[in-house]
Amino acid sequence: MPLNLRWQIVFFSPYPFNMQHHLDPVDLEILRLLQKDATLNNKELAFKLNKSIATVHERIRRLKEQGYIQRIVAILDRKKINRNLIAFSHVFLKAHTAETLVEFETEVAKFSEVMECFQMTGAYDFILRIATSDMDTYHLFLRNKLATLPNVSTVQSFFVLSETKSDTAYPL
Amino acid sequence: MPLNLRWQIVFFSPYPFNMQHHLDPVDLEILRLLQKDATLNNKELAFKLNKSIATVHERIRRLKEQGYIQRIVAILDRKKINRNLIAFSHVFLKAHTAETLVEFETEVAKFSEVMECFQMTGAYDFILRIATSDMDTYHLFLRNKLATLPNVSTVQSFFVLSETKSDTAYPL
DNA sequence: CTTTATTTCCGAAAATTATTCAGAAAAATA
DNA sequence: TATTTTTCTGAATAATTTTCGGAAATAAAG
Repeated sequence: MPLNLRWQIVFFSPYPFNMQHHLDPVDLEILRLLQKDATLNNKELAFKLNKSIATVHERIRRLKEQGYIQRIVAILDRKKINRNLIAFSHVFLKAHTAETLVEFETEVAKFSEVMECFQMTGAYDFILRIATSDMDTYHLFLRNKLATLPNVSTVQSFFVLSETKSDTAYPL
Repeated sequence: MPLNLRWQIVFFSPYPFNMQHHLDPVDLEILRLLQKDATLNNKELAFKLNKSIATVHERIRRLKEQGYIQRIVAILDRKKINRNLIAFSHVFLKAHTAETLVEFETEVAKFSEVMECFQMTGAYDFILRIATSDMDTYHLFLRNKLATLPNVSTVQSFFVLSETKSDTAYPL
């Protein structure tokens, strides 16, 4: 039986698979500015950067394409939409098999009260950031949702008294 | 001595001082969508909402003016900008006078590694979310910055192994 | 060091979108 | 029902985004 030889179209990237693209000072300044205020338009950015509008446009396109900018979002005032209570919930599981962990992560992510979920090193397994309207609502969430998940052993709840600093922008 | 009677221009707001403005289903849907993707333009929103472009425009203007939308920002991929390590640091203070608390809050907010700082109920005084490139950098931050603040008694550090859910959008 | 190729940058045209506005429709109030 | 107030709309205008050909700058090759 003969070897089945044929042509094949193959894409050779000029870059290593996980290459970090190089960010020059212009890119960094764009990221800095857009992290603070993404309503700045190309004209304003061009002025601040001493570049042309077309250049700014192309830079931003690339920063999005390459994944530096994940998304542009509106940040709401949580108190105006009735999320007055923020809790950090430390969760301890009964078991730590891969299966247990994945199941917990999958289920907890479905709860709308859960804004963030991190698996942690150290004293507890997961830390959750929970946003609810008030303590009663948190209580219901804890009893009827979080505590009912299989393999949840203990939950310790800590509540935010005041928000001193809250920043989505990384310094660059 | 006669009473000094004069006319005075006074603004009577038709609303109580801290009134929560009413959000109708259109407002809520706009907020829902913009929390996920603020690059949606008025035309696209108008189509999704079955409203005119001008209506959408006016709604968004009001939502910003009334403070529901605090700001529009770019969310970056932290790993691409070399923030591979996220730590939650529980901080215990030696004293709890108003002065001590304010001083800590003020100073800690100045550190670029500190993304968030919350004063908490319960077992510890503050929880910080720290973003650094790696463990060495965190270590330096802890030794040279956080631990040197006056009145810091103890810091317990917990590190993120994996980020299961991370959402800036509140369900509405 | 010069030539050639590659990348980045720019201005101007074209396409698209934001903003304004006067009046229509709808809703609330009297 | 009449009147006022609010919301909504389409169309005009202003502003912005996007595209594109070629210039400038940079890197690579001869």
